[in-house]
This record gives sequence, C-alpha cells and structure tokens, in this order.
Amino acid sequence: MPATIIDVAKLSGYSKATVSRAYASPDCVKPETREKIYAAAKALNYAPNAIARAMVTKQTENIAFIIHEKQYPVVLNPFYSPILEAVLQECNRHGYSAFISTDHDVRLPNGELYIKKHMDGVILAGQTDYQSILSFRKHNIPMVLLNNRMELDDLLCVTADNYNGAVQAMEHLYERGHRRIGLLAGAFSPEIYNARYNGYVSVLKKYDLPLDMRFVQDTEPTMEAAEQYISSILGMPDRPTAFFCTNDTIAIGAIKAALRAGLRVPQDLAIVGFDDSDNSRIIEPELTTVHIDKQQMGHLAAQKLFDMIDGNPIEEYWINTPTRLIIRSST
Amino acid sequence: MPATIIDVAKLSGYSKATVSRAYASPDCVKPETREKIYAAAKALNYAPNAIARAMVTKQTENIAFIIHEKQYPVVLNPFYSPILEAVLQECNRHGYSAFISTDHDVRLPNGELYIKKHMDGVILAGQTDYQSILSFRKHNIPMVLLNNRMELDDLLCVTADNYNGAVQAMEHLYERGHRRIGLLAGAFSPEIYNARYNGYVSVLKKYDLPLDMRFVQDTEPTMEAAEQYISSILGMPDRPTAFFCTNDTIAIGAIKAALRAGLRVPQDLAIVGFDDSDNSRIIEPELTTVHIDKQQMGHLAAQKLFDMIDGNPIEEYWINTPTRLIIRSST
DNA sequence: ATGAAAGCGCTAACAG
DNA sequence: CTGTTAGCGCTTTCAT
Repeated sequence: MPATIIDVAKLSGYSKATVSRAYASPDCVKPETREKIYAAAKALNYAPNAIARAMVTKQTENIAFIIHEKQYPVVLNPFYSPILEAVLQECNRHGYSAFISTDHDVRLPNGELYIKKHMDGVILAGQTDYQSILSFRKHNIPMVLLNNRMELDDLLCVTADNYNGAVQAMEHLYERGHRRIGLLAGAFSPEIYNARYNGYVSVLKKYDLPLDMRFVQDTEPTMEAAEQYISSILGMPDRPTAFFCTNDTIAIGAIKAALRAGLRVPQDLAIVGFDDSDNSRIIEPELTTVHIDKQQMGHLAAQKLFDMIDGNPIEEYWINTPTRLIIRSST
Repeated sequence: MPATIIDVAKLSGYSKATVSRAYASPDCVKPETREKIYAAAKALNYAPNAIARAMVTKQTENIAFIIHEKQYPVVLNPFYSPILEAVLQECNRHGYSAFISTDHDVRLPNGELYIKKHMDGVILAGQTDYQSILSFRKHNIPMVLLNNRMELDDLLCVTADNYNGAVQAMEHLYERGHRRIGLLAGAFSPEIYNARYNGYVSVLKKYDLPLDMRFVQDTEPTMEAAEQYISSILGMPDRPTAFFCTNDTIAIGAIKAALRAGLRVPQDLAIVGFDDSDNSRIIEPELTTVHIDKQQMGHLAAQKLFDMIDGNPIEEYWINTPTRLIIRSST
C-alpha cells in the first residue's frame, strides 16, 4: 500500500497540513521545510492522491470528450482525430486529463457514467442526444458542443461554417466552367446536412444553373457508397461534369469510380470534397476540398470549456469557424 | 450542490448503508425498499459519487491509454486509431473509462499524473520510456505494453509479428518475379525496425538475392520523405523493380512518386506496404500490404490488462499477433 | 509559518 | 435484510 500524507508528515516531522501545503501551495511553506518534506516524500515514494484531493476540492481536473457519430463504423475518423489531438494538447496545458468515449454503442447512456465520475466539464462532439445534454445541465457540468449546434440558452457550440464552405466549393466549380454540377450528400446531422445543401443550392440559383434531382444524391459517407452511385451515372450522356461531395471520403469514392471507369479527373469529371482530412492528399489526383480548421475547432472547444470551468464570462455562444477552399488537382 | 447518499437516506427513510447497497449490491436489498430508494434518488437527482466510492474501494475503474510515438507529428495516426477504438470497446464492456494521453510533448512525465490519479491499470503504446515503466511498477499499477517489447520480468507485451510480416511481403514479391527488391525502412523503434529489417534480409538470403545498400534506405515515415527518395532513384538503370516499405504511409509516398514520374504501378514499379491501415485502400492502385490485426491487438491488450486488474493468472507475457499479406493492386 | 480538528461522500465490517 | 460506526487521504478553517 502506498504512502500517505501521514507517513510523509511523520517522517519529515511536520504535520499533514504542512505536507499538504507543500504540494498545493508551496509558497505558503518555508523553502527549507518544503525541501525536507519533498525528501521524505521521495524516500517513501509518495505521490499525492488526486482522488482524495478531488473529494474535498470538488474538482477532478478531468474532462470527458464524447464523440457521438452514428454514421461511421469507426468513430475515430480522419475528421475527429485532429480535433481530439488539439483537445488533448489544451488539456495538457491546463493540467487536465481527458476521458475519451465513443458513444455509438451505448446501452446505458455514457452521460450518467461521467456524471458519477464528476467531470469538471465535457465536450460533446457530433450528434449528441438531447437527453445527455439535459443530464449534464441538470448537474451543472460545463459543456461545449462540437460540430453540432442546438438552440439552447447558454449552450456553447463550436461548428465549421458549413454553408459558406459549400458556397466556396460551388463558386470554384462554376469558375472552372462547370454548368452541370451534381451533389453527393452524406447522411450527416440535419444541422450540417442542411447548411451544406443550402450552400449548394444557393450557388446554383445565383447562376441560374439547373437543380437536377437525378444528380442530387444522399449517400452513406463511405467510399463504397459513393463509388457505386458515381459508377451508376457515369454512362448518362447528360451527367454532370462535376460533383460537390459533402465530405472527403465520399469525394474519394467518386474519384476512384471515375478512375476505374477509365475517365480522367478532373478533365472528364471534376470532384470537390469537404473537410480537408489527411486522406485528401493520399488519393491521386489529390483532392480539391473545403478546409475545416479542425485543430482550431478542438483548441477553441477546449479553451472555452476551461473558461467556463474557471468561471470566466462567455461572450459568444456560437462559434462558427471559417472554412476555405484548398485547390488541388481534382478540379 | 448535488444530493448525497445522506439526502437519499433521509428522504427514503433508510440508512445510508442501505442506500449504498441498493447501488453497489442490489440483490442484498429487498426489492421493495430498493424501489423506494431509487425513487427518492430520482426525486433528488442523485447520482452516486464515484470519487467518494473510489476513495474507499481503492478502485477508480479508470485506465489510461498512453501513446508515445516520437515519429509522427500526429499521434492519432491510422495505426493507433483502430487500436484505441478496440480498447475503448473493451473498456465499455467492463464498465471502465479510459484516459487518453499522447506523450510526445511532455514536460512533466505523464506517468506521474496517472499515478496520482490512481489508474487501475495502464496501456503503454509505442516507444515508452523505461522510467515510466519503472514508475508504474513501483506503484504496483498493472500495465501492458503495446506495439513494443521489453525484456522485463512479468511485463506483458502485445506486438505484431513484424518479422514474419516482412517475410510474407518479401516472399510475395519474389513470387511475382522480382529479383531486385529495395527496402524503404521507417525510423521506428529498434524492436520493430529490426524485426522488419531482418525479415527483409532473410528472404534476400534465402533466394540469394543481392543486398544493395543503395536501395536500402532509412526514412522518416512520411509520404513526402518516401516520395523524395523514390524520385531520386527512379532514373537509375539498375534500380529495383519493387520496394518493400515498412509502413503504408511510406508505401503510398512511393506509389505517388512513381505515378508522378509517369510510371505504372505495379508494372514498372511494385510496392508493398505494412500495417494495412485504412489509407491503403484510398490510394489508386490500392496497396498490397501486410495486415496487422490492430483491433485484435487493442482487444487483447485491454483484456489482458483487465485480467491483471482482476487478479487472474497470466500465462503468456509476450503475445505476438500474427500478420497476413493482403494482395491488392500495387504488386 | 505551522498545527489541530472537522469533514468531503462513500463502503465495509459488525451487529442485530 | 437493515442500521451503526469507523475510516479512506486529503484540504481547510481557525488558532497559535
């Protein structure tokens, strides 16, 4: 059994209060005694017990990052990986640790678990269910929504500017001379789906381009689904000369379908994606895509969460991270 | 402030011991009173406090998954993602939560942090430093090494069979008729590097093929580094007709270099990778690669860790997950 | 600058 | 099946 604060107190000859201070507020302790205490601690292989500490301070210095995406078999996908990475960095900076949870296969709502374990805050990414949000609220746990938005009072949401991202993609395709542009839309949350869809339609309208529903296709966001659809329309004489795909995975599937049919990308079919995930630079030709600043989103989400935890005032409850088009070789 | 066990006790008219039992060992409590207690709890919005519980049981029901890879800028790479996913699943199954930590930028050793926070166990992935291992040992924290191996008593290590994986790749290249085969070797940990290198050399020896050091190249495991090297040797008249690359990222870089030089893959240059990460199916032609059962590794690591936590006996301390070759279109 | 004592919310004997 | 009691290891007034 590990040494406790009492053991250190005894060995060093001080009281446990002083030992406690030597760790929690070192400046309130004479340097000399501090050193003696550390020495005793070392000799005993003592490490302060964060559980006991949390018990009285009511702060665990832990947060939970809960990803809730039904769409992907793999939750740790190229979109969330960089976000997670950024969140982890921010945690390190604040001396916090992060629980990660992927909530696609929850029988008992994971929220409950993290309420019991007394998180100081939570980041809810993706299609979080309303009940969880309410739960955390009821327990006054600071919370930020990531890649999702809900119109609730004082609910901090960090999203990408999906509408303008779609507009950027479409404007680019128009400039490249495309007049028949299809849409391959992943089955994402309504919030994201609608924003990107509306961006698509608005540019069509702006330039009086046709909205041909044969080439506006909902799809699972997998390479295979996209490949299959694109293969099926490649033979049509009036098929689009370009497709706007609402994420990179879909776009890559589209490119592969074209390549395998012997078409050249972008000459015979131009493709633009969304996300600028790492994958977009793997496919050849490399993918033109709408860049989402995933790092930034992760950093912001975490920073704002720590602001809430620290009791700092929040000005903006909806943070819409700007996107920008990255032109590579698929258009 | 949240309701405590005492509030529930008062409201329900039972003692706190009974309330405790109603949650910890429901069968030791009359169904009737149990229901009353749950009702009271619900009315008070009570949730058992896991911190207080951990304080006395000495079990947090938390583990830490610490990834330590200096090689990658992004630690959550396509290799570790599926492993992490599997670990998370296993945690769910056991009612545990997992801290994730990426230890590339640690000022104060993260090990300390997790010792303070009293993990029930830790999984150390990648190039873990010896000090951390010793630390966890000293505090009797169950531990498993993942994708790494160290010759320490009673240290459970889960690895892929890197040697035989390399042999499989090389045998395949030989069967395909290649006689000049280069090696593009990522700067991984010695354990992994050596195993794959030895596999390469052993097949060369077996068939009396030349070991031409001009075409045995160490490289950072990035697409760019691989691209650059391959581009530089493509003009040589006696260059290899195939390369064995010690991970997929490198292999993809190699393919891209060949494609951009106007060569056909595999006709003009054959490439085989290692890992069978998701990326291997993004590049066209899709990559022939050595499959590592990353899910399996994650599951095993977690299962064994829980075995240790539960005090179950461990028979094998070195688990070497078999690999197999996945033949796609790059060879 | 340091010590004494109370208590955080829960579990685990031990009784009954 | 239920209640009583004594802590778990630490922080935090309040004194000194």
